[in-house]
Amino acid sequence: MSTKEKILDAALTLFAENGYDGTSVEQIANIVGIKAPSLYKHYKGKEDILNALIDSAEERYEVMFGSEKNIGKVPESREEFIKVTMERISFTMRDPIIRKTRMLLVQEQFRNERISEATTRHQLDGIQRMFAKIIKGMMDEGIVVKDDPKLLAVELTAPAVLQIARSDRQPQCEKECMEYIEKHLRHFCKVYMR
Amino acid sequence: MSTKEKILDAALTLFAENGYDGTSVEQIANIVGIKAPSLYKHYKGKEDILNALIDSAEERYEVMFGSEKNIGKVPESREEFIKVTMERISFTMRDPIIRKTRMLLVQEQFRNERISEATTRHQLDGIQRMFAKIIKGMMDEGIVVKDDPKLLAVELTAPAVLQIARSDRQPQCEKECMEYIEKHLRHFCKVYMR
DNA sequence: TTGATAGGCTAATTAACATTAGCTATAATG
DNA sequence: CATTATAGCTAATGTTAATTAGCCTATCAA
Repeated sequence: MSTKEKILDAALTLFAENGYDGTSVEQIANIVGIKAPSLYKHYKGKEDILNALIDSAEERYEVMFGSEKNIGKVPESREEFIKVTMERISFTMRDPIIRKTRMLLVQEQFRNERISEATTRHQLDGIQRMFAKIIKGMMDEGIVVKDDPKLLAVELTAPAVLQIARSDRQPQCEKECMEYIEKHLRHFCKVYMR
Repeated sequence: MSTKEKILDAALTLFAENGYDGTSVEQIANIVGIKAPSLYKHYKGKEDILNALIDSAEERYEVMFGSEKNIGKVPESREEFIKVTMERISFTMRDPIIRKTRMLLVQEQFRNERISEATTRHQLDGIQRMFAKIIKGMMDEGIVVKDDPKLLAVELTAPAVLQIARSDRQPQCEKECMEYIEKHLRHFCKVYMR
């Protein structure tokens, strides 16, 4: 990993944990193993690091939600749907980079318009667009009742998003959150799947 | 309004807008119309102001969700339920103090355990407990299908909570968010109400 | 070989910020 | 009326943070 990448990595961790204003350039440099002024050989300043982090979050978002590839094959049964969805959610919840990015966005969402919009994209639009496609696929297969796929995607994802946010701030409740999500998911299946 | 209250008021506004670390004691004092050092006649320090704000948020929470009074009478029809629920949500979304408190909590949720817990209470538990009671009431009246009221409360509130969060960070989308919530609410009624 | 570039360092600069010390006037209290 | 508490002020202090200047060395291309 290049120094430039190491800086981003360290900054993401610290910003997620202590917020942008709660993190000093020196702390970032410490983790990287250089002195603070050396950091300016790689980035113009602290704000520049934040921008680069948002850039990379946006790129990752594009890779995750931009293409059709990441949907995988349409689940054929209730149990399969529950299984793959729980895996997807569990991954999103636990993957360190995704988790830290979420924590960064949620804390800095009021800092500027770019971050506001990115937060909405990550927290609402992306997930919903993705699940709308999966649900649409299952509708076409006749295993989900006919309805607006986007609307059902919201019904499906909103409770999960809130529980993920909860487990970000209270990691000791992670298990409880997952159980909660599964309960909700089973309810969703009962209501909307044949 | 006493100076002590004015300080809390100003601090809430600034913390909501710029975060705790993004706000200086001097800025707070400026709004109040005193000099920064005078502020220490009322609070021991900046952190003390934050704690007082959380105290008052918790008190308000207790008043809103602690008693049975605020549920009002059980709605008797779909349209009435939609109307009173939209009013409730619209109020929660627009009331300046509630809105700023939400913004404060969401930004500072990782600062300490107390704020983490308060955030979960405000964003999840309180709203859900309240709506669980309303839904339970409507179940007893036979206008909502028999099911776990707490679970239905989540299905009902989660999408609304996310849209409210969105309108906090993108106030220009407020109208869109409200329309979205109403759409969801009508869907909810279609699925769960006779 | 030379010379430039990249990437590290130390030292210095500048600004902001939280907080304390100590003074003063007004208002409340005995 | 005397005094004591309240709540404001200015000035000062100590700390921390971001950033800049300028130096040094290793690498690599001409």
